[in-house]
Amino acid sequence: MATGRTHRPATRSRGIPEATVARLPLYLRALTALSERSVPTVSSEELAAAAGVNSAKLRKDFSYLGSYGTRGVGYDVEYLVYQISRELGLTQDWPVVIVGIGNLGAALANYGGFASRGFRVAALIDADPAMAGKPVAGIPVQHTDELEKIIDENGVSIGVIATPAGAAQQVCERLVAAGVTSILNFAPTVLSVPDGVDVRKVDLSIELQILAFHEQRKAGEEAAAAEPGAVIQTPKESGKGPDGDVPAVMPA
Amino acid sequence: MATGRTHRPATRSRGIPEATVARLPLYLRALTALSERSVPTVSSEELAAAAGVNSAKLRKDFSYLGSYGTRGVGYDVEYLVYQISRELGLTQDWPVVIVGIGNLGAALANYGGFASRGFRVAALIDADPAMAGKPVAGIPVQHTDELEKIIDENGVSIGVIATPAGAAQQVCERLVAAGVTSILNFAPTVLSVPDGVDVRKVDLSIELQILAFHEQRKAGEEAAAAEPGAVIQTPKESGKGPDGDVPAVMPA
DNA sequence: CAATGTGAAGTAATTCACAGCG
DNA sequence: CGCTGTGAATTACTTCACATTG
Repeated sequence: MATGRTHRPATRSRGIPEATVARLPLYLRALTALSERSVPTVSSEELAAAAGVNSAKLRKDFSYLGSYGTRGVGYDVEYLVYQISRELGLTQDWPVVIVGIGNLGAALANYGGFASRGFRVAALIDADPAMAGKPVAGIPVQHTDELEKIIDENGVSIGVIATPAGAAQQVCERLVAAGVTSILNFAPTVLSVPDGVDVRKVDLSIELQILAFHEQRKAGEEAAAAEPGAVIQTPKESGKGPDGDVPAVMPA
Repeated sequence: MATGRTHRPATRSRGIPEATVARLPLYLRALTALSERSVPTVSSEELAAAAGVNSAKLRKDFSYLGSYGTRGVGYDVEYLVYQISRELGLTQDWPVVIVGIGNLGAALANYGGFASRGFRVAALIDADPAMAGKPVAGIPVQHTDELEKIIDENGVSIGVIATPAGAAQQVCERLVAAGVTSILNFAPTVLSVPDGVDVRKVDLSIELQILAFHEQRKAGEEAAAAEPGAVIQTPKESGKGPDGDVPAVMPA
């Protein structure tokens, strides 16, 4: 684990808050839609509504990028699209590799949103020799043996891991050793990476669990509201899980 | 949009911070792994490392759930698994429906992590009549016409939207009208829902854009470090995007 | 005068650091 | 004596509210 400094070591740089960075793609998407409808300008109010945030937050976010609006008028759509794209580094194209071409990997390969915004699938990689050569989304799958060569020859710095959990850390290490410095991880594992490598994770199961938490709470509140002091009844379809495990352990 | 109060209306309830809730599934996963290896207890330090957070944060998180540890010893793995599962509402099973059985929907249907933790795929729904009856992951796809009936009969309160962006809002409205109160949205759109309905979104393209931002920054820093005052060179594979669009617009 | 841009105020999340307990 | 549990300090993020400006 080394001595601290796991995150952004306050690198002087024009520090745009992480929360703001995470919203820029949202604004960009809304702006792109407006642009396609040839809308020339938007107010912070309108754009915020389209992006699903409130307008003060949006204006504050934009203030970190610079003063790109016009008081009394709003923002020029095209201009803002360009500025945000540039800020996000989307004016260049980023070759990415997808490792693990199972159901999910194939879905990702076929996902249109990839190409549309500055990303290009440079290669599909899978450990199964039987997959090698088979085209997925028009791209022939290559064997894991080629991983380092592919990364190097294509100058890939972003990798997507869609392998089973058990293979993820190893794949991650090979990607990093080969020069990848940003990883999008779909495998349900915590990846450990050296400093300087960014990892973002997408985990279906975690999202569902978070929803379940809120769902349960809603059910509890309902019950509580209906009959104060009532036992909390599990919502709809109550039946317990398959392995009806009970605490059993109870520390002194 | 109504008048304010869009989020958690401070419902008295033992308020667990949202950030903590989002980490509970992570702890649970790490604990489950320990449990499978028959590890009886863990310290906050060890568990935190396994979950990829720091130990102070973990202890603070657990403190919202109660005092489940033993000073000088650590946490009882089994007991903690149970407590977190209960807190997340995973001791019951949640029937979910997946709407939109394209590449992604099929990948989700096949995803094992579903069943393992309290979720059960109650139905797969698609608008394409040609899909109807075809089994995906062993479950026959049903037509959208059946949506309301399926939700109702199975007591579904969680829906997963994996349709194209254009269909998402409409599907969402039907789900909500039929009684769904939690939605996991994979379509790249902002869904608008009435109060009391939770939406979480997963957007591949947004994650990649966030990575691109950091990636670009790294490249800039490298260049700056190497030669102070140098023009920032785009990293590897510089070539501009296909449509070499330039600002063009520049507000007075 | 409408709508941006932003200090200041408010709220949430993280981290520190150590008292207290087993 | 080691490790939890937690107040206090810190840092990050959001929201308010309004002076400023095209």
